[in-house]
Amino acid sequence: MDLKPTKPLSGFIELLPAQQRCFDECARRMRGVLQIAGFSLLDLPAIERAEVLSDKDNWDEIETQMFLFQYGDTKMGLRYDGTVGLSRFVAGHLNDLVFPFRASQFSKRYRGERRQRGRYREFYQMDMDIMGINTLSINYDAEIISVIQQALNSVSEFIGDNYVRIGSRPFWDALFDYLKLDSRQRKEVFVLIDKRDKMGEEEFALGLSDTLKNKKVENEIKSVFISGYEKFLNKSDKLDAAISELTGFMEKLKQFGVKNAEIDLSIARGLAYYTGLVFEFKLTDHPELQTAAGGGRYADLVEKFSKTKIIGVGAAIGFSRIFVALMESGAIDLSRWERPVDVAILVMGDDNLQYALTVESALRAAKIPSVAYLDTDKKFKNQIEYADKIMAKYSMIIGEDEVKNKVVSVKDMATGEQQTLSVADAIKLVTGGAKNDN
RNA sequence: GCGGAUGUAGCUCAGCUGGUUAGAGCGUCGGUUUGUGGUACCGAAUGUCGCCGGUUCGAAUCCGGUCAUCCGCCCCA
Repeated sequence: MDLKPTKPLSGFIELLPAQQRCFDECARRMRGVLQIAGFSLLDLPAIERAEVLSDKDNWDEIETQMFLFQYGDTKMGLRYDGTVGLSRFVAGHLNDLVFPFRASQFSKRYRGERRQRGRYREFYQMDMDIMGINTLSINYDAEIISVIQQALNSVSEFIGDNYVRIGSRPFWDALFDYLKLDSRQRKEVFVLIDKRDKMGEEEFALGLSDTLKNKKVENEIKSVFISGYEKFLNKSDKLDAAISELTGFMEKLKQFGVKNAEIDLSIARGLAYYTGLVFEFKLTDHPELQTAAGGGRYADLVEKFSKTKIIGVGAAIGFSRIFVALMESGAIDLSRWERPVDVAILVMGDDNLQYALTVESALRAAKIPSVAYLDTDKKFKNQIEYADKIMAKYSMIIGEDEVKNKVVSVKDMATGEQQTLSVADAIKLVTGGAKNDN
């Protein structure tokens, strides 16, 4: 009989136990940051109606980007980000929620795209969004950035330091107005700006001239990246407004305690739904990784679900992406996550099982991760080998003598020292040892 | 969808220009006297050499196709 494959599908992530423990610890810390900051942690459906996920009605086209399927007459798909589902949720629960509404999701996302380095078809992202009705102060944009930085900092021992760069959609809109670009040109130029990092100066210039065919306009756009935004002051009211919003925002970020922030107008965030300021986080120690987190303000996303004007600012941390990349490169030290339990209980024969289980219960009641080796008929050698392999700090040996005297033989697996103790003293030894270890 | 590379034991791979029972290391399991591991030694199991076809007396090895994987592009939160 042919055996079935053991490898997961391409683009799907499987973590080994130690990796998973480390991942879970990171997730716990980041969720903790969000919860303390007053964000409701939501767990929305992974499957949405196709019409919720996409406005495009060209099934073939969107199928290459999403996992789609049909059940009866209902076309549906797996969520590829968290914000679309959240918009639907908020629009559907306007009466139940308090605004500004603060929500966070740490959940799996799905993309149908082809495998590529650092791209997965199933991955975790942590989203955080703040949504307001009719208005939403730009203070919230600053807060979102601050909270992301806190979340990233909470796992800095694994991912290192971070910095953030701020871009502005309104700046480009105003500049395009000023330069009198038509809508096709705006779109194409914007794509070029977004890809500028990847393509390099020459190709960027070429692309601009292809689209614009106007040296003067091309040079104006290029000059943004050379001499910055200042030269566009006093050119139009819209430009002035966009620039002062941006510079004012940098002051706000300081008030919110954000570190390592700077303006970078090449931050465009693709053609996504953003309408205001946008931002991207990168990891200082890992420049090879692409964006660690990104987001911005969106004004129109909820429009398709509700006539109530809802404005949001949100961001996502692509945590699977950075975690897996850092793990594979060896940047994350997993050695301290290899140990599933602190204590292995070795049981010399089924006759001693009852007592062994009471010891196990006592350990667990004392919050000491512990596990009994239940193949009680296995030789001692096999049992202690198991204790060694799971890297238990201590083995507690339970045989006839221990049962008779109501004690346990505790072996320190690192030093090999062994002593006979009451269960209470054994627990004291283990908990004391744990303190020294960390 | 396009281009490049790769597909041999659970894993990482070696098998040169085709030659007869397909290898190593790691891992797994067992053993080196039956309550003491991490080292050492001995031993065992596991492969239709991705799949299909062709060339040949003979193919893991050459050729074609196909599938899969990886890298890049396209696309893109």
